[in-house]
Amino acid sequence: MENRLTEQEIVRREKAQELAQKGLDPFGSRFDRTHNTDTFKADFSQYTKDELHEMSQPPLVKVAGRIMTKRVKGKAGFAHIQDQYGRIQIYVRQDLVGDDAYEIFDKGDLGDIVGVEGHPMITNTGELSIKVVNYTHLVKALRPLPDKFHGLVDVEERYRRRYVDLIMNEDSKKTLILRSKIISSMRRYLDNLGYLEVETPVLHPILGGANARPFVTHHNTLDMPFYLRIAPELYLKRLIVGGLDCVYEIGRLFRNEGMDPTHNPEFTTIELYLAYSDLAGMMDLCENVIINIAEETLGKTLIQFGEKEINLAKGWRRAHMVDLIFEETGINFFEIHDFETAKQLALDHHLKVEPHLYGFGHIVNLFFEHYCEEKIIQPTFVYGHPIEVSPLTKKDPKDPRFTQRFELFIDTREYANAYTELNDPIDQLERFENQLKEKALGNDEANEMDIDFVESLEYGMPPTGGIGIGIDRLVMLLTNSASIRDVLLFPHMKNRGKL
RNA sequence: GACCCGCUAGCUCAGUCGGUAGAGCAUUUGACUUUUAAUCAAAGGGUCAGGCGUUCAAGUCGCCUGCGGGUCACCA
Repeated sequence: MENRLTEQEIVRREKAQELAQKGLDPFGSRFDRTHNTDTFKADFSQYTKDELHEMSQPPLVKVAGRIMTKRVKGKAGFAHIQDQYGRIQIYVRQDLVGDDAYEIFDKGDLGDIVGVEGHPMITNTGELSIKVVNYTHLVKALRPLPDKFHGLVDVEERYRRRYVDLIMNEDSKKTLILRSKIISSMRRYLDNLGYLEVETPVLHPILGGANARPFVTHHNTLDMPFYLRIAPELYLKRLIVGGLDCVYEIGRLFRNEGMDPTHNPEFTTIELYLAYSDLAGMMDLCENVIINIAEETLGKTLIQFGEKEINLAKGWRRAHMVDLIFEETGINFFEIHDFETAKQLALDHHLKVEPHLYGFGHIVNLFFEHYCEEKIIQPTFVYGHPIEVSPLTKKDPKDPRFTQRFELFIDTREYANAYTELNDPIDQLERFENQLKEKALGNDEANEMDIDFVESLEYGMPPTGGIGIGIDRLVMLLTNSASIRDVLLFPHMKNRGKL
């Protein structure tokens, strides 16, 4: 049933039994610390070696952590113990801790968790350390840690055993802690502006709010199928109808689609709605919130991302999709008004026109995706999406072929998607009907009809601006991570075959 | 889904032209009371991802399978 134990695992199990025979719990209990490695350094790094040495009543501290290095030299030894904040060196002398405790230290393994009580000191080589007077074994590690110098390198192992990755690799820990700080910074910023954080259902009876293939599940008592949500949009807008004028939700979305360095089947977004605002309001908000996060968590807005330098400083470019296409191809879609002409242009440019691309706007979108996306490096709000690809967006009153929508692009990738929300229930009903038409033509990602949502709009939804921001990608950008898996604590992996 | 790359000791990696499987860290034993990738001496540890084939002989060559990484396609 179990894999055969390695020599090292057998030795460690034996050591655990030896501890038990001495009356010590190999997997011990509570240890009340006075300091962590960070507060210890903060409290004592101001002193010199001599000042610490000559204190008549030196402070007594208690710190706990995992043994990461160990250098025993006969009747004394050094080790580094590690907690969430870092490492601290401990100095253990037989004459200070006693023979029994010293033997336990001597037989301790890398990976074991210990608690120490002692005095701050500085070694001859100048390292702030703890001179231990009480040494407490807390937890035996039955498996050895990876190479103390190289850490855990194997990418697959780092994702599958994230706990080992977190123990061994400072960079992974930093990235994942920064993720937490980014999200709390975003939340704090919006809360200070008076936004209300809400939670809407993850189980959706109707597919809507985005175009994506869903996960399908089933509820036993109700005996009905549910989708895991692909977007919270339609629920949040019902809240706007209900009079909650500024709301946001940070949460997980699920899309049953391909996986690659920027796509995970479950991912985190924020969606936000502000009554009486519009597209321009969302641009300002988006720019401000991201800049604020960068300043709060990184202390700068000029950041390195892979080979490129990204400037997040205020004043992001705002460009109409049609203008960007003109820049790249010389084609002015403002002057083209019929589908056949547009389609012919696409065919002339060797673009593949799928059967469900039946409208002028589909062709515009096709040109943008093919010619423009990959050219955008610095933060750019691309606005004016065609109506055909924006089923929930208000039309541009000046040119109803386009909508009041923008996407934020940075380094060729989409980071945010925002609308002046469609609040005309009659128009919304037509859009849903068009989506049904697409579904019939083979687009299995088209929205389903949500009559209750249409009815909610019939009660009147204020003019509203809404935005969604992909948080995983934002974290990737701010942590200079190449893969979404580096910013997820536990990325999904295929089950391993039998070992 | 297609193509490319990877998988050798607990970890990090070598392994030549196909000819008895190697190192460092870790482990065990011994020495060592300010070391820090501690040092020194000795020892143990392997289903070379799994399978099939070619061959006198396969970690090495070929094919299949699994898992991972990357690129492309699909997909917002």
